[in-house]
Amino acid sequence: MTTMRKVAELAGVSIATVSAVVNNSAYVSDELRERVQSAISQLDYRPNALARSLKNRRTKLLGFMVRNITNPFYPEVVLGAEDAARAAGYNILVSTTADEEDRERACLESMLEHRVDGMLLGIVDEINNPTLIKLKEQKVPLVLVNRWPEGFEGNAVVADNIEGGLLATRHMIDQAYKKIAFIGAAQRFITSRHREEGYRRAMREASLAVPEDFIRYCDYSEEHAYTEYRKIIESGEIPQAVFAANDLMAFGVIRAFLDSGYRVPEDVAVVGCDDIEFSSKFLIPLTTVHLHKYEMGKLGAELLIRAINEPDIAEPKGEFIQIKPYLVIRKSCGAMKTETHGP
Amino acid sequence: MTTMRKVAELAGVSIATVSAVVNNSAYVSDELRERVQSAISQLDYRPNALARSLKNRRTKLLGFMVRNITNPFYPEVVLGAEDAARAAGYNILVSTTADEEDRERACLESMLEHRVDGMLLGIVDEINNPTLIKLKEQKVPLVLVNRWPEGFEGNAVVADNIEGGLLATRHMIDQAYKKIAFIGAAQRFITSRHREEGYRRAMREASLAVPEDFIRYCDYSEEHAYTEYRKIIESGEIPQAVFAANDLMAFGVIRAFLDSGYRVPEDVAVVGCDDIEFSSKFLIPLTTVHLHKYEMGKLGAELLIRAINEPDIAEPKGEFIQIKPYLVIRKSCGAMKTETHGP
DNA sequence: AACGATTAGCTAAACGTTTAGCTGGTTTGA
DNA sequence: TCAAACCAGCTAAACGTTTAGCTAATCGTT
Repeated sequence: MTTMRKVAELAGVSIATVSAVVNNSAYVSDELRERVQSAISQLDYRPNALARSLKNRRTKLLGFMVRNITNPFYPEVVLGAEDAARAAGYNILVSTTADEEDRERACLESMLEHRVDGMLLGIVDEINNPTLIKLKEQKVPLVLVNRWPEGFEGNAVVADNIEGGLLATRHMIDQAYKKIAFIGAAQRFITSRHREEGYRRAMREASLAVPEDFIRYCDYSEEHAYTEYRKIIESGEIPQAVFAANDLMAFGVIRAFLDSGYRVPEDVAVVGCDDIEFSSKFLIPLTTVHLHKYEMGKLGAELLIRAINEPDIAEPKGEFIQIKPYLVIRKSCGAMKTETHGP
Repeated sequence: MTTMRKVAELAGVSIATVSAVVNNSAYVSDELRERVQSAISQLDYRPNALARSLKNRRTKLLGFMVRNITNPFYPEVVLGAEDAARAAGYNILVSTTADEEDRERACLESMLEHRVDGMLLGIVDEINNPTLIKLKEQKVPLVLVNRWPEGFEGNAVVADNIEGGLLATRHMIDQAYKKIAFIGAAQRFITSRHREEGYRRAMREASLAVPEDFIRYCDYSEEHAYTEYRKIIESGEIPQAVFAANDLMAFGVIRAFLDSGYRVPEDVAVVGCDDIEFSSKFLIPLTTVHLHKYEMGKLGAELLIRAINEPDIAEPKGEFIQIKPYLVIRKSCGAMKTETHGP
């Protein structure tokens, strides 16, 4: 492996000069610069990030912890973060915590050992999450992405889920549906809670009663939503429309209705939330709320990098960026307009 | 930030002893060990991986380059790789190359600068791929995953795609379909070429003519397959069954037929390949070939770690692991049996 | 009693960078 | 004309580990 020392020898200069050329950080005459540069390419020299970081105390490494990379929501967020990171010369260490505390702790430890410059967290629902606490006490710059604990003070980039619930529900109300159901995830997920809140607000606005029997909670998954709706359908009465807290659940709801002989959207309308890539290709293209996943990752990484480079005095409260969603009207809700793009 | 030095001071020992305790690498009396350990936890000491790696010349970092993390195929592979890596104390640096040469080179450079111990490559189709060449000349251990150039000699973990094509096509033939079409991706993808080869073999075995007009190629995407099949349908004649080289294409083909008023599988059967998670939840659950994506990532990382730790003399040709797929019979091909699991 | 083996711990030299601080030389401006 | 300012380059000390090599004590064996 070639080192600066060898480059310096070949070019007949000191290693300080090589360093200056590599980082073009100081005055170097054109002649020496050229000699160094040619030595570098002759030897195929590549600076050793370890040595550099050891001295520098910055690694140009960002950590990103997500619950489950297999959920189609996250790859797009990760992609956005990676793009922003790469543009600023950072790399991303991705970890999947699978919702297991041991694994979460192990991931965190190994990220800290690798001395990441900052962390992107897509896994925090509670203010006393151990990872969050540890990172704060270690003073590692961090940004929460997508999820955050109510009342959190610090950097975060999230979607305006209340607005999402409002948009989806108002759209259903506009189609003259009255008995509108909601199916969400466990209460600990702020995303689901807020979508429900948006739904309830829209119902109130329109002076419609919330049919509490049709408010259900289960996993953020297709299977569980399917099972839940098979139960509802078997019990005899069905709603006119359903707002599902994410697209996967919406798919499950639709499959349940279809399997029971109902038509979507003719017999019952369904609206999702997330706008994962597949939603437009579903056999009944899904009307849903677009959440700017890629942008969430991108802005998250950008904010993190800003936080890293900031003299940490300013902005102790952090920045809270909330991205407005927009509604994508497709087929599953019965309004046959073409797709809208906004905002 | 606490260092070994501070731990050593607090415990009243030399830093060599602290190092010995941390790595439990040498004789340390129980008494000192305990004193050191308590100092470590008192100070919340965490070894600095940079310094360690600088000395050690191993970073416990693996690089993984994929074309596009947004394609539902890859997250599962990455997850498998991450699980195996974590089990061996490694971390993974993920890069998305988006099929752009500049980006691929930039990703490679930054991985090399970070001195990854080895590389997982999901992006190599040609023997003279620049990334592949560079890694070989730098003697970085590497494993190709999923894709590989014909005639490649080195480590690889891939699916047996010929077998996949055989399984899918034989199943269609078993359902008494005769006019069976194939839609694949660009010829440069070995995965698609081999699936086609399996298809052709199965047709020959059954003495069926390959309807060359119905052999089509387009992107590995839903949209392109949809467009291609809309054209076919408009031209008047349709096949009895279609084997699509991946699940996304299969979805596109199905959507094209449905949009044109045909029923699947009643009027035309469709079989995919990959078995991405969504295939079982598609409204017409997809009959497809299961490719063991998670295992590919897992075995890939395990093989890579073995290669890293091996005294590099042995096994110069590398190891070529080919995973046998199995068929998952769902609904889109008209055979209504329950799912089979194998092998 | 003398010997090697074994155990326990320490010192100090790397690993490959960055960077503060130094030495001369060359411009500039008053 | 001379000091200040600037420029170009070098030396050497970190950064936080690992580890070879040393000392010294203890323990069996002969």
